[in-house]
Amino acid sequence: MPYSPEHKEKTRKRIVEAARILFNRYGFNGVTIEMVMEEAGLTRGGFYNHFENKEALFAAAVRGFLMGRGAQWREEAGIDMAGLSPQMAQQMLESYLGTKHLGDLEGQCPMIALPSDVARASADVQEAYQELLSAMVWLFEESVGSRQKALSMAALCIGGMVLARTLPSSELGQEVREAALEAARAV
Amino acid sequence: MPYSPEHKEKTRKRIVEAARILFNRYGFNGVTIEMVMEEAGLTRGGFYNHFENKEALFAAAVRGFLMGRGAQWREEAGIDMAGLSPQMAQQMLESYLGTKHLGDLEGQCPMIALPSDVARASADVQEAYQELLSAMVWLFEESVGSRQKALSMAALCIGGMVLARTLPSSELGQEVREAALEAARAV
DNA sequence: TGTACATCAGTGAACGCGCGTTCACTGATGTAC
DNA sequence: TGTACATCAGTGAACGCGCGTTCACTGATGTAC
Repeated sequence: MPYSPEHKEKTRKRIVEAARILFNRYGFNGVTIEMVMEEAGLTRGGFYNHFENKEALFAAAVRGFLMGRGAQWREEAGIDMAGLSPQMAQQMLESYLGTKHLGDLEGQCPMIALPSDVARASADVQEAYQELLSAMVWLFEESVGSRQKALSMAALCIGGMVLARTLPSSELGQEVREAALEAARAV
Repeated sequence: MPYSPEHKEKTRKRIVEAARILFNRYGFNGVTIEMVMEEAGLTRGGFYNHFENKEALFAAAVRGFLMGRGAQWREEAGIDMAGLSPQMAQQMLESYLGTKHLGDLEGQCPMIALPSDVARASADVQEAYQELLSAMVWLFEESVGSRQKALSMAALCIGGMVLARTLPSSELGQEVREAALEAARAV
């Protein structure tokens, strides 16, 4: 039994984390296996010891956000999953639609960074994406006590941020994002 | 002066139209010059008589939507740009967030189909994208008489549709889209 | 305790294919005379 | 009017590069004895 039992798992996590960051920044097609493996401190050949193919890595990267960077983000934003309240919803909205989140290309929510990539990817990837959306809606719903409101908030979050990110140097993009925040607050 | 003066322009338009449809369906990287030219009834070598490169074609395709398929869409939806009213805004919302638009992969608004692709494209492409958003916001603003409301409506339209399209086989995606429509109506 | 061994994560070269782009050539068309 | 010509949109073969994937090999590690 060469290497400790956790060794491979740790390596795999390093690869997924590297992939998450790179996909977020450059998109599915803008990232090569070589880039990911180098970022993880490995060489390209070893990739297939961990994943069947690039698409499987994509799914793992999207899925990984929720418990990894996403959890960190919730913590930073002061989201306490035990004490959800309308107040919490406000905090989430401000954090999600805030400029800090917008500028954080690497740590950003994949729902914003990768929608078109996911739309053209495998069912597995779409399932991972849906888990993210599901979690977001759940958080809002638990906070404000209305599914309808929670769904609207999610649409405003994604709409505002997708436009702002697609048009990073556009005044209009920022206007939409700010209006989305206002509207979501008022829901 | 071989060929009539309009000949080249007509060909160019055929190429752009073919490109718009294909990009919408398969995304920037999923479309090859060969596919576009074949769809336009030509062979690949001739492409560079009309465009400097693939990226320039992408910009032209996004830009072309507004006056081409987009105008047709407005007509079908009964949008009369001379008589804009809150009533018109309702019609636009219902049409934009409707299932017919969602299922029309080829004729769909590029703001929904291509956000991540545009975010990673040239400034020229982003400018074309912004023109679309600008037109949408203008229509809403003229209809409801409030920029703030118009911006929120745009965020809801894009957010609801991006999610519904990214998760085509997901109940949740549809739920968000319908909630977005409700919320937009109520703005 | 020390040593030979088996395992398998990781290496790096190679393969093969696709695609954006280039280029020499073709041939349809309008013009000059 | 008819014919030779110049132009340039369009053709199709070729180029070159990048990247996903494969594969024979290496060497670090834990285990057996």
